[in-house]
Amino acid sequence: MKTVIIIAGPTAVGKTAIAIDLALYFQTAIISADSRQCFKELSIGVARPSEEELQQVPHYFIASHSIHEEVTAAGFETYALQKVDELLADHDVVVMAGGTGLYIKAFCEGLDAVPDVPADIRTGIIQAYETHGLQWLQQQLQEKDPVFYEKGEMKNPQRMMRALEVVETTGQSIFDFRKGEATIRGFNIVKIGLELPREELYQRINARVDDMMQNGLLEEVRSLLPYQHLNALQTVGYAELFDYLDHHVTLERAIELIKQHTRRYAKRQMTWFKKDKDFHWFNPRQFEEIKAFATSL
RNA sequence: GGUGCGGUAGCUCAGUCGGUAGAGCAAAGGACUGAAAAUCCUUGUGUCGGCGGUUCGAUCCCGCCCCACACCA
Repeated sequence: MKTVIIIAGPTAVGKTAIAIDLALYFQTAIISADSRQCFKELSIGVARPSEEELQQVPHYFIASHSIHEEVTAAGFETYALQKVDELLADHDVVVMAGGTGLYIKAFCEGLDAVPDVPADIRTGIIQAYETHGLQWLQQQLQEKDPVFYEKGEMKNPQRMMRALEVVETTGQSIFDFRKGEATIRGFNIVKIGLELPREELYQRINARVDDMMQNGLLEEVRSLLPYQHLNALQTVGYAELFDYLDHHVTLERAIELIKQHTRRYAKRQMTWFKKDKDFHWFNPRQFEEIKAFATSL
């Protein structure tokens, strides 16, 4: 049976190298599952694989979109399923690699279908929230979506705005759309997690941030300054340097913050992936073991 | 060598008129269905420098020692 091998794990753990080795071994392609590397405008700060790496194996969802497009988990699901379909037509195995847990989940299990929300409803809600604050969202939801008001995260503006836009367009609570059951895919999915001791991972993160600065991250960020409000640029490594360029913090402090925020991001990724009991965990140095494991399936 | 000031959480420090201690930051744990590198929730981790003394009881008072800083020689 056809198989998709997923390589996941925290940032800087070494997913890229393992995914390429595995793809070369199986003579196949890689679909990235990374919500930031898909943007062609972002390179250094998101640790996009190098040109040499990209030439070794065909990659998809890397530098494939623009920061001016709307990229979402649902969009990724559609994109990745279609690519996997194409690739599995003449390969037995496809490798998926990335650190965006929600995207991987959307790919493996599917998202429940919710009608599209008209753009003006969305922007209206965002604007109202920006002027009236969290209280306004709480009041709106209490009035329009009592289910969410009871069960939802009532201090989380992003979730609340999503809930509100859904009731406003459909008249139904976002919870009404939750089926709570995973879609069965027509292929096998094997989940491989990469992990390193916390201390070692943090050292790698710190060192990688220094490397990014050496490689010109500041110039990359400076060129994106006009677009700093875009969702795609609410990203570790960019947001902190925008703050520096806007004279809110010193460069030294900004770099410190990038390291800290990357460490926290890695921790959140570990929390997400560890919860998924389907993962088989390896140290990224154990390539032979990983290969043997992947072959045995 | 002398004098002064200090040594409390990973860091910066507060505090206990003697009843084994708490803030900020760092950190840790968790949640997650169209912004997810986003967003949100929870949590104080400690031989209070060491050894003695006084005391029912010392992180706090006393003595000695060690360490750091400042000044004087």
